[in-house]
Amino acid sequence: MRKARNRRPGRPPQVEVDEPTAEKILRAAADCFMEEGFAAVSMDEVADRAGVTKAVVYYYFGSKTELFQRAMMEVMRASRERTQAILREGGPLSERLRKLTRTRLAIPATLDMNHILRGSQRALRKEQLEEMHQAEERLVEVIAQELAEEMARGRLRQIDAMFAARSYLALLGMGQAEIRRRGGGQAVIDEVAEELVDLLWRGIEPT
Amino acid sequence: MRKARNRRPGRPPQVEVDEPTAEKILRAAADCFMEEGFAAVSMDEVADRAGVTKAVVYYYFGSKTELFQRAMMEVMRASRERTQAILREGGPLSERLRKLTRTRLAIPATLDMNHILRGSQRALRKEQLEEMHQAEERLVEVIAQELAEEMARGRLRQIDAMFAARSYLALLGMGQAEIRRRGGGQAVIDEVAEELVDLLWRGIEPT
DNA sequence: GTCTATACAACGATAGAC
DNA sequence: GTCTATCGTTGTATAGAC
Repeated sequence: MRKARNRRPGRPPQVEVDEPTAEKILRAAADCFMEEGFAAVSMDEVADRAGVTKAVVYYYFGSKTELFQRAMMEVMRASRERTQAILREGGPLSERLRKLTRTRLAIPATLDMNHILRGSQRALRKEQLEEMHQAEERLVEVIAQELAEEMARGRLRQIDAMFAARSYLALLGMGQAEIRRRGGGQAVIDEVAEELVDLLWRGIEPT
Repeated sequence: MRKARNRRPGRPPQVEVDEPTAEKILRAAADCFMEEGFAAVSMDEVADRAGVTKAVVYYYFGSKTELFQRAMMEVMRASRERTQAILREGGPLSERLRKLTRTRLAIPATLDMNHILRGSQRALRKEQLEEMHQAEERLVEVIAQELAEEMARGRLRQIDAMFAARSYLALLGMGQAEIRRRGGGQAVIDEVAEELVDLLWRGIEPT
């Protein structure tokens, strides 16, 4: 252990060990909204989960819809970046897809905008809806682009890459429910990921 | 045209041209809940859509959760029966699946319980949740059984039939969103149905 | 920046007239 | 069976003290 006299003199810089309040609220909101959707979540619930009062939430985010949008946009951005990182690693696409699937299945977060936006359409301004749909589109494109490149190399059937990417995301959502059904755990995750990618890859037709 | 004297004497039996109130409410509720989920729908909205007042809705259904459960159970029952009817027609399974897909894609109704139950878990009693999950299970089994029979005949790969059935339903949900994205219409429905069944059948692997 | 207190609307549910 | 009217609660949002 280091002795005290080795410490730099003066007051140590503020290390910001606590997460900034706004970020704490954003994370709590994202968790709530992904679990229950927009309408079923109250601002009190988000505040409790973030460890602050409701007034603080309104201080940082002017309304429930704004909080919803900001939280979900952040989720989509982080998901897109992690997805891109995994898909850009080396090796055969089927392997990268399997890894991506295992990773995503281990997180309870849904990426399916049709799930997320359920029950929020009436409350959101159409400009907010538009922005969120575009965020989803960007995520789908990350996957579709990878598929399209493989198709160009003749390593995949020539089909609509965006359609295939959305199909993958739909299966991913199903997989999360399947894991909850089978009781969770890493073994179950690997098993479901394997079945899921296999189905996407080969379909149900006999070889 | 028949003459009046051929009519049976006396007052004609009440033909019930109007749908019974309870059924009208059930249909209105099912539409609302499938569009927006449990939490985002108010009893006033259901009442308006059914053309009655809120008090009437409470006369027939004691609470919002009861109305939700009854409406969704009815939807699942009807869907299961129509699905079974189509799958039991003759011809190759791929054709029957295509027809089923076109039929289901033409209806905006979601069959995905993970969509439907979103934001209702906290409000529903666990016995109600259980009942609805069982209703979904029965629908999945109808599809899985058909797949399992084909597998037994060697006309499909030997995979988990329930998993494959759920995958199909997940793709169906994706297809409905895809149709809205492409602007609807019968041509779009046929196109998406074709792509969807093709993907399920053959996967993305090159032939 | 964060708190307490509260205004105001919406919602689930009920009472009682007809 | 259906209505109007209303109760109690919850939820969004804001005001003002500290």
